[in-house]
Amino acid sequence: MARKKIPIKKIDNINARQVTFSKRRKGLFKKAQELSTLCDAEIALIVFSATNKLFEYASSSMQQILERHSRHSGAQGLDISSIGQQLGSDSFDMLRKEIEDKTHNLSQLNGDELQGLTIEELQKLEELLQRRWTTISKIKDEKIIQEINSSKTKEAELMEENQKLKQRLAREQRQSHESITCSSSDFSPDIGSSDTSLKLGLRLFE
Amino acid sequence: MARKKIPIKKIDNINARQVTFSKRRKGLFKKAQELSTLCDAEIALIVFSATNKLFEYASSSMQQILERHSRHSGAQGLDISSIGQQLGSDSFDMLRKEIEDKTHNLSQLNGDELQGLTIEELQKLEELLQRRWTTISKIKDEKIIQEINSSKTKEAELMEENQKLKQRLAREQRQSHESITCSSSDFSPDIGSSDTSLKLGLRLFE
DNA sequence: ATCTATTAATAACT
DNA sequence: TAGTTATTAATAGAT
Repeated sequence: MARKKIPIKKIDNINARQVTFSKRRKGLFKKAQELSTLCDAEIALIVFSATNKLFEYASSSMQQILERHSRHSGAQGLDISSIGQQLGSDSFDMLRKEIEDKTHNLSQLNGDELQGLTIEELQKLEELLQRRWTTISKIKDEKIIQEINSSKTKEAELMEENQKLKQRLAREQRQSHESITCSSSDFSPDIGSSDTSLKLGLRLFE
Repeated sequence: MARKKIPIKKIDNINARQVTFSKRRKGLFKKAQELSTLCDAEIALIVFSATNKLFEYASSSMQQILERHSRHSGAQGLDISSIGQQLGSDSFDMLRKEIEDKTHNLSQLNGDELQGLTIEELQKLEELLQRRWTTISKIKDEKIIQEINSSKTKEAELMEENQKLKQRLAREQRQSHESITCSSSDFSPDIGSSDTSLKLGLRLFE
């Protein structure tokens, strides 16, 4: 659209390319804003020059449009749960397991290797990892609480045993004055029981 | 650019608007792709029609361009830590505190009210909240571990007392029966050793 | 940058 | 929705 028709291929002359970039970029942005106004459309336009400079236009807020875009494309993407709900819950469980395995593999990739994934995949991955992390965190908390409870229980048992021992000791001392026989079978089981409860405490850690 | 010049304002006639949208959208996409090819630019174009339909063009991969875009705009945003490092660490602490207060206020906002924030602000906010959450989580864990340790300590004390009581009881019984040898030293060490292993178990939390 | 000959886009119509 | 055309808009190359 000018003195001469130019082929649509990379302009070799660097200067000419720069000039054309400026002119056409301006034209493109104008067209975008006109379309937005005329037709009530929401438009985001992002342009990186060959020299890594960023030019952007957004009819409203770039953030909102990009969010809207991820929502749209996210809906098309791997929406595991909606797929799962269409199948039986058993199928869904299998799917979930499969995804978890894949996530397991992915979690071993480094950042560079993750570059190849689409935004939707990364988002799903992020959500999945967050969910797994939350689950792990909850399980950890539960185990800790169990541990506390078990400690408290042991504590209570020990105190009870302690109490009994004190009572027996008191009785023993009373009886020793009246010269009464030592029955060793009375306290041996006690030792055994406290030993057993002792060993239970550590199962909770993994 | 046609039979008549039209003003750049929303087209009232719905049908005409639809037609214009289709035509101009096609033209815009063509222009975008031409600019990309001619000038070696990376371009993403997202268009939502008034009827919520999504049309998009990306010179390479939409994901990559959007990532590149967030990196670009993210770098410009409110980079608290770099600001803080330019000032003294005291100033940084004050800044941090201020940000935390603002975050506290923001955390009371609902989702709709958050819509007004830019992506950069939301991202910073997300990171900040995540950091706060991590901190809270760690503090919680530490407290829980303290409690467990204190429980274990109490437990150990109780067991020690318990053992002493048993020994005293045994001695008491020996004394009451001067002829019988009740060897308390046979089981006491056992209790002691298991007691030790008990105290070691908790180092595993961090 | 600015100009302008020329091409490209498109508004109205079919 | 798709094609035609009169007209406007964009722009390649020159200044």
